[in-house]
Amino acid sequence: MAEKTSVRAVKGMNDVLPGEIARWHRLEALFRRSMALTGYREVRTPFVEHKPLFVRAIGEVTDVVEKEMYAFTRHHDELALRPEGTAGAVRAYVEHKVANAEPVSRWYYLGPMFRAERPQAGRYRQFWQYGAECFGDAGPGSDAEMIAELCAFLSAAGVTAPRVLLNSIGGPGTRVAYTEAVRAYLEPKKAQLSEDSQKRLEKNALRILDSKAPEDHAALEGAPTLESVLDEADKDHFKNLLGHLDALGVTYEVDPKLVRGLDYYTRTLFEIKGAKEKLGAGDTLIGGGRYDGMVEQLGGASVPAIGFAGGLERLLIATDDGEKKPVVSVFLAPMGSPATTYALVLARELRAHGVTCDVDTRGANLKSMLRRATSLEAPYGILVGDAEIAAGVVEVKDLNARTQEKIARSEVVRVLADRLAKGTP
RNA sequence: GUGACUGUAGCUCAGUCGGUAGAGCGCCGGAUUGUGGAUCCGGCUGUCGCGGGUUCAAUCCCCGUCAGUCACCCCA
Repeated sequence: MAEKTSVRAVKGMNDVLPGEIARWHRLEALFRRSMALTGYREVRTPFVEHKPLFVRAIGEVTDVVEKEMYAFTRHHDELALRPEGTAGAVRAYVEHKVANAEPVSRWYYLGPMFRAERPQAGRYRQFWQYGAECFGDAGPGSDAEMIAELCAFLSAAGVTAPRVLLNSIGGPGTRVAYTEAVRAYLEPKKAQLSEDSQKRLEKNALRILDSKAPEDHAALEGAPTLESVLDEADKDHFKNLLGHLDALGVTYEVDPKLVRGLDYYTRTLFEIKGAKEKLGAGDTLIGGGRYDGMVEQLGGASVPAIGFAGGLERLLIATDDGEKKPVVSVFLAPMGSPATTYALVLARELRAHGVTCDVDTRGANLKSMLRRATSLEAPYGILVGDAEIAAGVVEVKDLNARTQEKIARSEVVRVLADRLAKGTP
């Protein structure tokens, strides 16, 4: 039993086998393409950071740092596996004094994050996030652009009917003031609240707003609205954002109760949701928002920023399979040992010309070699035996058309490279 | 972290009101000494998740444990 468990993957951390990797590659390529189109460049930061970085950036009383972090001590360093990407990106931005080198920085990232939660559909302990940060632009235009491009990306990926939810929670001062206002309003009604919300009242009263419990909804009737505490500049920012989105043709829903769980957000806050039928409770595809105070808080200059992050596994659930791609273009089936040597040499030449190929070196019979060629969906097969070697030719089989022709060994590399370049199959 | 459900072949699942298991798909071989996906024929694979208890006997009943799934919490 002990031996059995030791060769198991860690709970909530999954293998991606070669059979499913094509779907990942497809989405990753689409994401990189979308980022490149918008002038974003990739940044890679470590998977491990000093734990206090996350505590400071994400917030001491958030669930993510309180109970979901993989934290450990190595010698005298308090370290943690990154639970999200923004903290590390901001740290790198500050550490390398990037603000001094350029006014605006557009960074994206793609990689695994770690959160010790109970696994569920679309929620894992190691999961992949794609995300981006735009530093140095306080204008609502950058908010709108980010949201619009995300919608285009999701649509290219094949997500059906994503919903964009939007809200503004004002500047850092506003957030604190509003949290206090909500707390003060609900304090006398504490007994009516759900058990969870009674705890939230002390810890983070703002979170009661997006509670799912019906009794909380009732208690919130008549609560102070966010709008009542936003200052003119905040309102202006939000109004302009909506205007830009309208012009861009993005449909959205303003949701005054959208708050989100990370403490660092200011002003714009958004979420993009996918189909509940597929994703279940984890239907949030992308979450993001502005965090104008964070760069300064982590020791940098006062630089505004906005970012987002999405879960790749959730996107995989929300999208259908792309087309199946052949594993290789050419499958070489040699009959006999001299033919295997011959095929290995030929394959090397083909690869040198950029042709992907697989040589079946098992010494199996032709029938089973061709079966493999079929399962790899190779468009071409090359059959070689003693007779072909003696004749200086090779049998080239079009595996889709089921036709076959003899081609001179001296010609075959050029012929196949040409045919494949034309994209025939 | 809380609660519910599930755990039988590589995959999807059936089954035994307790007497150690089976179907489809897949895989392998043959029909076709060197020609694939269709068809036909044949074949292989299981510590019935793991540990313990009850019993003459447990895959089936009971307890525990691990894993998975779903919901909550929270979030991507």
